[in-house]
Amino acid sequence: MCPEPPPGELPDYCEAALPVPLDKTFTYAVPPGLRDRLRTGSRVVVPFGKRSLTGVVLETRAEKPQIAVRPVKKVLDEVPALSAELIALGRWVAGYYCAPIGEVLKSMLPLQGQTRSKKVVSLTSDGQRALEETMAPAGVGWEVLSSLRKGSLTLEHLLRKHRGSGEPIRRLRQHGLVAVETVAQNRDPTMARGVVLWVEKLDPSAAPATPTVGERWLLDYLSRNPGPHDVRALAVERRDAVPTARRLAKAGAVRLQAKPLQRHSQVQTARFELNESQQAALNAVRKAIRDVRFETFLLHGVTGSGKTEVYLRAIEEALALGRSALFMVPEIALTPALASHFFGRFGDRTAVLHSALTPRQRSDQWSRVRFGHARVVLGTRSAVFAPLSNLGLVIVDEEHDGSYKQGTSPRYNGRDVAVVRARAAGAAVVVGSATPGLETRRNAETGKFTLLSMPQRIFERPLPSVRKVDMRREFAETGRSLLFSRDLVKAVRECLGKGEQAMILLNRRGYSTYVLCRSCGERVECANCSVTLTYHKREKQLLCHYCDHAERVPQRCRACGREYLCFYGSGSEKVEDELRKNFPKAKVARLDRDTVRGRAYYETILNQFRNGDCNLLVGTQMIAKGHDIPNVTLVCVVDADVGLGRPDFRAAERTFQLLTQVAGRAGRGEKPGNVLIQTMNPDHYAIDLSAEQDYDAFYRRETSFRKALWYPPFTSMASIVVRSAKLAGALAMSRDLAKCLQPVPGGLRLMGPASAPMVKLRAEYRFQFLIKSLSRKSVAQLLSRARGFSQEQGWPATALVIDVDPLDFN
DNA sequence: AGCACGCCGACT
DNA sequence: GTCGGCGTGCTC
Repeated sequence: MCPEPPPGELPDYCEAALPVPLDKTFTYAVPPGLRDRLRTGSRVVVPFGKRSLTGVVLETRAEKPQIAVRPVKKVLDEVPALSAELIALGRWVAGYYCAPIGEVLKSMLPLQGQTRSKKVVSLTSDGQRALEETMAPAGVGWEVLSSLRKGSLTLEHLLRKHRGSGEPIRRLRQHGLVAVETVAQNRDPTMARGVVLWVEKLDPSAAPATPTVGERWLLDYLSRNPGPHDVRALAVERRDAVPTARRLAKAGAVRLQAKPLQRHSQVQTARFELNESQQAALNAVRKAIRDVRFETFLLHGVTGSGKTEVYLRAIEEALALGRSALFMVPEIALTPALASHFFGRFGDRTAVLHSALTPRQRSDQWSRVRFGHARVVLGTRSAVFAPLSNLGLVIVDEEHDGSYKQGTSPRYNGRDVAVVRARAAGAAVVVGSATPGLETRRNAETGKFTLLSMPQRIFERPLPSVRKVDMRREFAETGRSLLFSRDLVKAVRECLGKGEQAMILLNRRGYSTYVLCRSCGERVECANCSVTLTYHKREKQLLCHYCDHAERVPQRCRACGREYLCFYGSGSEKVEDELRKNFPKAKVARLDRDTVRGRAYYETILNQFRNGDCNLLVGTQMIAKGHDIPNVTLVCVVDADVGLGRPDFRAAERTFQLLTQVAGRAGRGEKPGNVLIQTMNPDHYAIDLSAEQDYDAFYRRETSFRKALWYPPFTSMASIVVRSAKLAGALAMSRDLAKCLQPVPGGLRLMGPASAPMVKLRAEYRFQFLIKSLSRKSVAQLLSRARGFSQEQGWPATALVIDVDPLDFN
């Protein structure tokens, strides 16, 4: 992988990519002492202006550069952190998504917690003298100097010790009394943990008489799975596995030691017979893995068709052939329960990577993958960069999910990067969904992907029966405009009467959508963004869903001063209240961003529902994501039209996906499911065809519209947003950029500059260009023209936001 | 992005 | 008079 450089030709200089938004690499001298340890792909600590940064070596060479260079301070990895394969992938991401290479590489590494360098404050000789002669200014500055008498301290420590000492320290520094140095953190936890700790059951009789929950769990696990295990892998299951193992080792109940991997047979978890289409899909994927062939499959299986079992067996195949496997899921779908499932199947060969891990956990998991102890990675978007070697299979579950696209730079799509990575590695890819994104389905149509269909639910269970409720007619007949139709109330009552459970979807957070003055028509808007604020009843606050700005509910209208403020529109919080009113005996739980504060809560609420501690679950799209609760026989959509009015060409697609996915939660057990969709647009094709559960018809209808209007999947798209805190600045920049982008190459359409759908977001004014083109290449050319222009003009790096294959337009 | 240097209003 | 605002310029 990284051949030893021949002696005498050790690199004198290296090119390093640094985590700064500058689209270039930087040259450093390699001091003789570091030459034998520095490789392409190694992380290095380098001086950069007044700071020191951790970067990645992209190249080494012997020729002296034209400019003066500074030396590398430190080499962090002898075994390069990034393989040549991953560096190449990083380069591709940087190029395709117009992101600085340093930023891309940073997001590929589990460095977040460790990149930080500490600032150390120390007395200068002047400071020393000032202290002795009591010449220094009194107050906080003096206290800081006194603290430093015994020696240097970190800035962090000083700031904590002396409140409000930031300015005084700056002043002391200006006057030359103290020096502030940036020191790279010395410890490198990733490398320090190159050793794997193995735990093995030793002497059951030595177990504590009254084991703690953690001890009980570990001992049970070791009994069920004889042989040595990687403790850090188990720490994913139980946070305290490592200290627990240490305790038990002391007592003599287990053996804990560093030793090499010893494969052991897996205990098989319960598995069921595959049906015909599952078997056919599995066979196709298996064949590609065996042939060591890059091939992408679209596994299009209806909700409840048993896609997961196909994935798991395909992974088994890859492992059996000595290859590794990557399983990607959307953010919210990666729960402890899913991790346990993988654990049951693949034991400690599993690594779990997601954003909620602590830096230490992340680093542990990453190292286990890098050094080959984990051969199966379960993770979210960024797991696509997991340092697996000999990759044989990549699975992207719920591939249509928008969370595969990163919302900040580098704005990559994990699903698409997965395909690129697999192509380079000669691996098979399976992207799966009940409602494939149009781009993906189109790829299957053109033959780029191989289509595998699973049109039936497992065990021959029927798809739920779906009924639309026309809310216009409901109004005409009742003369009232209520949240729930008579049909909905009746259906829920019957469902509860049978002791079954129901899910109620309203894809909008909060209690009331906006607050309006009946007197003058003024709406209460966010101070930083061009949106109305949402009323949250429990918090007694108006919240902005974009910038988290919160304010008290005003008593009077800010414009006219009168007290006629009224609340309009309904969100999930109100649905919860209304359900309680309508069904006083029911136990209601709510699942949305406001009740879920972290993965654990999500899991807790879902478990309550699964156990039957509550029987009505209301929520936003969160409740639609692939969980399986057998007793749910009814799903109601309060307002299917939410989202249809959005200024986004994917509005219909999103609505279709959401309705189909949520409908799929019903009838997953023995009892068949019913779905009720309330809408004002029962004839809209997205609603109508999701009620029919006819994906193919939707696909045909939607593609014809996309084709006519030059939208993906028939064109490549990119968006350029120009932003500035000042309206005039943003306008001027977008006008200048517009000139630079003309003339537009043939086969390409440029729209804009126009106000972005949200002109103001987080206190910045934003103007947008949209590019649609038949050729990917001409998009890239136009984007690089824009980037060049921005650089020429000396615009700040943040002024231009380029989004390739955008999913969110805002 | 940080982090410096550098030129204009409100406090001792 | 200083202190401190953030405009603009650079980082191998």
